[in-house]
Amino acid sequence: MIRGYAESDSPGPALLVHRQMLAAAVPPDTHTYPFLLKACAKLMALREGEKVHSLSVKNGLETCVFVQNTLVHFYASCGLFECAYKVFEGMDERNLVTWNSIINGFAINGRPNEALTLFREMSPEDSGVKPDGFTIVSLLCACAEIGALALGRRAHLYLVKVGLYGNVHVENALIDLYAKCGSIKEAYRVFNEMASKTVVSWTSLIVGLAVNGFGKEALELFSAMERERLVPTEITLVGVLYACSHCGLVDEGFKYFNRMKNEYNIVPKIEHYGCMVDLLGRAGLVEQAHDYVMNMPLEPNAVVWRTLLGACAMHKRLDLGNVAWARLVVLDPGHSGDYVLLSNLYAAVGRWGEVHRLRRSMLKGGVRKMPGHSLVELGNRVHEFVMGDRSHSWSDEIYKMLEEIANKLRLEGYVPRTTNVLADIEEEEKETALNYHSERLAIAFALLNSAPGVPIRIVKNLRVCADCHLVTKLISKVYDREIVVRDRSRFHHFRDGSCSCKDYW
DNA sequence: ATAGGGTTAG
Repeated sequence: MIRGYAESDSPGPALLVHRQMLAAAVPPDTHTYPFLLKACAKLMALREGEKVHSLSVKNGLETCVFVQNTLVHFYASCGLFECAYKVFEGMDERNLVTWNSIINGFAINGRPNEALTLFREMSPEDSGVKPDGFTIVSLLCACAEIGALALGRRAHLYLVKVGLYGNVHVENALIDLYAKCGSIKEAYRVFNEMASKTVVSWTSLIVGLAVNGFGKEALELFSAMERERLVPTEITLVGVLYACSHCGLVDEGFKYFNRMKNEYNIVPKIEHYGCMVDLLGRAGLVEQAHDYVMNMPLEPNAVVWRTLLGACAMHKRLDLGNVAWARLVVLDPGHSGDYVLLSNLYAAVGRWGEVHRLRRSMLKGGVRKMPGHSLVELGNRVHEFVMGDRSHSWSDEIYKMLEEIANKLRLEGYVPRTTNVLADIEEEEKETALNYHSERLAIAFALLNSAPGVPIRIVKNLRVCADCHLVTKLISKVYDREIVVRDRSRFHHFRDGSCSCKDYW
C-alpha cells in the first residue's frame, strides 16, 4: 500500500497508511522506510520525514543502506543538505546510489562546488563504485550552475568514453549545460546529434536560446517542435513567452498565451502571468502591465510586482513604481533587489532626495545590498571575485589592469554612468565603486590570463548595472574579445562594442 | 519486492 502511494503522483495517503500501521503495531521492515521517505520527499514533508528517521533508529533499521540512501535523498530534496551529509558521513557501507544521492543533493541545492568535490572523492579506487548516467547528470548540473564550461566539456568527453552518450537524460543535461554556459553552438550540436529527443530536449534548447538573447530562433524551434507534433509542456511555454517579451513581440506573446490555454489545455501558472506582465512592461506598455496585474485571475506574487517595478524603472514611471513598491514592502519586505530597483527609478527621474531617503531607510531597516560576485573559469579552476575584493593573489595585477582599461576607455570617449550607484557617496567615489564591480575584476583577470580570441565567460549573481554593461561593450571592442556574461536574469553576448540584449534587459 | 537523474517568469 505504502509503496503504491509513494510511487504515485499523490503520495499523501502513504503517510496515513503508515499511521494505521503504527496503530495496529505491525512491525516495519527495511522496505517500509524507503517507500515512506520517498513519499515524504515528494511531499516535502519535513516533519513527517524526520519522524520516520527517528523511528528507523528506534527500530534499529537505520543501518540499512536502503534506508540511509533514501534519508540522504529525502533531506536533500527538502533543501537540508547538511542533514543529508550527516547521514552520508555516518554510513559504513556506501554504494553508487549513496554517492549519486549526495552529489545530486548538493547539485540541486546551489552547492555546485561541494558536488564537484564529492564527485572527485568518488573515484573507483576509493569508493569501489563507477559513475553512471545519474552521477553524470548531477555533475553536468553542477557545472551548468557555476558556468564551468571547460569542466563540463571534460565531463562530456568522459561520458562519451564510458558510453553514456546516447542516454537521453545525459544528453538533455548537456544541452542545458552548454546553454547555461552561453555556448549555444554546442547545445545545438548535442541536440542535432541526438538519436531520440524528448520534449525536455526541445524545451531545454528553446529556453536556452531565449535566455541567450536568440528569441527569434527560440520561436522558430518551437514551430519546428509543433511540426513534429510534440506536445509542449508548461515549461516550454515559459520559454516561448520569455522569448517574446525579450524580443518585444507583444502581440505574438498574447497569441502564444491563448494557444497555450486553448490548443494545449495548459492552465497558466503565476510564471506565465509574470511573463505577460514582463511582455507588456518591457515594451513600455506600463499602464497595461499594471491593469494586467490588477485583473489576473491568480493572486499576484512578489515576483510579479517586482517585474512591474522593473518595467517602471526601465520606463521612468514613478507613479506606478510607487504602487508596485507599496505591494512589495508587504509581500517581501527587506528584499534588497527591490530597493535597488526603486532607487534606480528615483535616480532616473532625478529624485535624488528620495534616493538618499531610501538609502537611509535601508540602513535603518538593516537591509543590506547583496554583495555582487562573479565567477570566471580559467584552466581547471573557477575563480570568484567579490566587489572591491583585494584578497585574490593576483590582486595587484588586476587593479593595474583595471586602471589600464579605464584609460583606454576614456580615450574612446567613455563617461561613467553613476546614476545607478546606490550609495550616498561623492561622485568620484561612485566612479571608483563602479570600477570595482565584481564582473570587472573577473574580466580584467581573464584578459590577463587567457589567449587573445578565446571568449571570456562570466557568471554573475546579480544583474549587471548600466555602467558595467556599457564598459563591457567597450572592452569587447577595444580588446577585440567576445565576452559572455550570464547575469541573474539573462545572458549578454558582447562582441565588437555591442550586446546581444540590444541594451534591453 | 526496498534507494537516485533533465527543462520554469524577475
